[in-house]
Amino acid sequence: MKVWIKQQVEEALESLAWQGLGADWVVEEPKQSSHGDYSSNVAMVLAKPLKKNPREIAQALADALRLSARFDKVEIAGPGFLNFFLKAQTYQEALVSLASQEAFKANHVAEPQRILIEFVSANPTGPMHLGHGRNAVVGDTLARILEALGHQVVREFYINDHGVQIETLGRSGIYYFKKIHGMSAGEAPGEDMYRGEYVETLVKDLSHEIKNSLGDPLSVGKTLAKVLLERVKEDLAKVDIYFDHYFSEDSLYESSKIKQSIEALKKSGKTYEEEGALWFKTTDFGDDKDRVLIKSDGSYTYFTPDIAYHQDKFKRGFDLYLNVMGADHGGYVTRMKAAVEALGFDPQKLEFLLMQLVSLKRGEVPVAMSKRSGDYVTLKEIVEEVGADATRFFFLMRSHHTSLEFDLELAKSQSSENPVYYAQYAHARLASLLRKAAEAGIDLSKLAQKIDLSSLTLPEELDLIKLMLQFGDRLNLAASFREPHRVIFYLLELAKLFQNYYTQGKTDPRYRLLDQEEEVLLQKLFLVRALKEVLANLLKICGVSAPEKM
RNA sequence: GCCCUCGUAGCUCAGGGGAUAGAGCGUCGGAUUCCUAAUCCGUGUGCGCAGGUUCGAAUCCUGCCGGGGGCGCCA
Repeated sequence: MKVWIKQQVEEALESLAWQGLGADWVVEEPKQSSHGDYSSNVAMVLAKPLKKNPREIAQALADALRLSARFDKVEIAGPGFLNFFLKAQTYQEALVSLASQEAFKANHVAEPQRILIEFVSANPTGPMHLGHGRNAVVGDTLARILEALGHQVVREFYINDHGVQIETLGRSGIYYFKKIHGMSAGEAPGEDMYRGEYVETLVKDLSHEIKNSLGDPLSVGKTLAKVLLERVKEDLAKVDIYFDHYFSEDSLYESSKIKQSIEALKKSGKTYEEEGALWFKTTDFGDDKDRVLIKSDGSYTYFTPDIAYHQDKFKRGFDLYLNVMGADHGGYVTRMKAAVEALGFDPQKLEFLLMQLVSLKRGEVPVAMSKRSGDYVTLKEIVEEVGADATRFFFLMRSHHTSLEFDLELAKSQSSENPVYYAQYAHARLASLLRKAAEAGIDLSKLAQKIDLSSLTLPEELDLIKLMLQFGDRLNLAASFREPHRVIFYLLELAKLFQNYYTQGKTDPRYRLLDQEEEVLLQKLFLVRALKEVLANLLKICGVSAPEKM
């Protein structure tokens, strides 16, 4: 609709020979209904290049536009806003065409991109905690949004299965093995080991597999890590997250890709040796200080295999690379972009989403968590307590730029205070209406046809249609800002508008959806079905179920 | 000290150049003998501070204040 109005304005500009002024004007939905269904700032923006009073410009445009049969009126207001008031019929027709678009496939972008999104990438040294959960859900939902817009998305998980942390895991395992089997295990594990019950129980489960390699921490570590990774996958599956590709850090060593990328960096002239180490001159790319690639003891820093990994990514030729990671890794952004650029790729294609922290509370009571002591709440526990739907929904309720307080009490509560239930209930109610109608003998297949909707004239009905028409815009916005929470807010707006509309049926017969003459009934049901479709789509994109009944 | 992020109603948060800044919760008051009450309506002296850009700023720029994160030859 916005696009159509913009076209109309452009035609009007042409008819006045004012086209091609290039200025950046928009058509938008005003906050206030008295300012029209849509409005444009075109006259104000063009005032400067045309050297005319904005209200004069607006007047001329309005005169040219009033001819269209779809407008009820076009007004000039304030400093020169052009306010468009559409006829109800315009909305009725828009709803028919929206509903006929097979679940809104027409919103696909004109130029689909191939996008690689890397997220979670949790070390396979322990269970996933809350922070991983947020990362996983936001990353996956962003992927779903991009897919809904027609992009081709690959979800990738980078496994840190090589470094010291695997050896540390092995040492921790060996300690617990000895402890369990009454051997002298040495001192209690300190900060340089993985602790917590999960290690001990894991070792118990795997005693048989590791008992012959107690002298080889790395080997033990790999055995444990393999199982831990499987558990990570299981946890992710519980919130409906699946990766297309797991990329092993270890494979970079085996294929000597790390050496190759170091050679490529050397060639770029951005490296130098100092104090027995090889440095990468990231300060040439805006970093605070240069970074070490090869330590003086000959081993790599964690950064070096990551460079090789990103070189591999870029060689695979995607249009965009998204990396979702914790905000505590923010320092990594500049140096990774530097590496990509030095390797001859476009660093603008590499984007980072930095996730802020998650904390946990139960009503008003904060739940203490200390990662250091291994005493933290896992994603699995959360899902078991509040369910997959609430888990996903709650992780999506806040912009990832801000820290998130996850309220277990609220997530569990089956009331309208809980936004998950609120959104799902709206969908269930719509489903119930269709079910009731079918039970009453209404032939719902008639809704598949294009029908006349001239009875849908209540303001709330037109508002609902107007909001539904924003579907594509809202998704595009969420995608281009990389902000999945926008989908949740849109979903809640729609749910609220519907609940309001529905409840009015209790006092006003015009708002009854089922007690109507057959012809009107079908029109109301057409709206019901279309809205249900929209809500189901949005819930799907969030990875939350859309129940038919609650 | 430097870098990133956030600061909006009592609380939790939307809003990323437009007109009178919104929602949920909380408070207080009300509706519905109903197509599921897992519902709805009413109730609000708020954009951290100071400059700047603009016809127009919560939004963009600069500085300051305050919270969080980061500044290893750790990952």
